[in-house]
Amino acid sequence: MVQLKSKRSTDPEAIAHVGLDVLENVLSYYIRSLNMAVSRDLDEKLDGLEVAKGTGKITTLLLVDRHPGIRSSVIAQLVMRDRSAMVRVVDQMEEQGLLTRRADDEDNRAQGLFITRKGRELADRIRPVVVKQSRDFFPDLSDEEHRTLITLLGRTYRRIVGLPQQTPA
Amino acid sequence: MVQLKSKRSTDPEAIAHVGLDVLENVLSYYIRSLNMAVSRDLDEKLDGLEVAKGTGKITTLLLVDRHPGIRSSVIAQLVMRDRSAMVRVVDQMEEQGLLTRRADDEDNRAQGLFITRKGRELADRIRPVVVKQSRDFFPDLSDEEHRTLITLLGRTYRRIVGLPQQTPA
DNA sequence: TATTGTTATACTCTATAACTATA
DNA sequence: TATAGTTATAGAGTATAACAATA
Repeated sequence: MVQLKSKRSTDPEAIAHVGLDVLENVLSYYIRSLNMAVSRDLDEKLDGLEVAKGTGKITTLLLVDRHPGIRSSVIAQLVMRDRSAMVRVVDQMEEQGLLTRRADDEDNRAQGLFITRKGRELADRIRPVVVKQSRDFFPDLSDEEHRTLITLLGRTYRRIVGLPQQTPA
Repeated sequence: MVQLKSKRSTDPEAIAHVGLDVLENVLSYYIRSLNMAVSRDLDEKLDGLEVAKGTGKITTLLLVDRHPGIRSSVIAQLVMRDRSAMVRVVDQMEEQGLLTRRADDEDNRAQGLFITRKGRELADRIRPVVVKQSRDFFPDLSDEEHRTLITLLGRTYRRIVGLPQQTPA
């Protein structure tokens, strides 16, 4: 069961009758709050795995593994960071031996990212962890409700980052 | 229309065919990503309003307005921070004249938070902004889909922070 | 002149532990 | 001894602008 991290929470009675004011019906409030909780939980589940803290590293690892030669600017757009923020992520992951940079043949300004053997092994290892963590974090959702959330939030995500909408099967 | 903040994004063609690997079906990925986008957008909408950056301040302001004498530890639990993180928020807001601390009559260790006139005015001003921003951020959701998201994410949120589940009307 | 990647910097947030004062 | 609030600090994330090399 997912739990608050703090050792002891306040008396349940003290909090039971607190209303959230207008935030009760503000979707972004839940997204912002759950983000903190789910991120902390994921960090715990990935503890020691050379990837933790921030969506950037996991996404980068999986995307580079899936798309050899992908540019960091493309990843930046998908994880909603700017290019300068990506540099540090790639620097760090390159130092860790998870991926390598190689100049693009056609455009010498650009460079592609490539996974290493170590990086691929790590990717294979974290994939099931990431999937399971996310599902386990929402035990009070049915499979159908879980799918619904992914569909609806995914729709907004894709629009914002510029990915094409998924065509219903 | 909500847009990416970066000046220019990469060629749409370069990104259109990028698959997200397993993250495609990972709910926490969308929550973590959308959190960044929706938080940035909210900051812009609240620009200059003495409240911005982080869920903490807005939630604190609205909760103190709604529940005079509420303790910071209760707010901490609702916004998923620890007490030490709350201190800075309350410090700052007290300096800004938005709220005041007053020792609890019954338990001198504890202290209640109370809104000021200035704080109440600000609360009244930001409420519609926060509600509108959140709805506007998801233009591709129908009202029903929007309600569904709030219901489902709210359920998980309430469990995690220890609020009672809402009884279906 | 525009773009890719990089560097530098300042700022904020987060996490942890230890401290105080009351109970 | 346990709790409410506080302080201090180290680490990580974020945002911005300016830069070099290439197109």
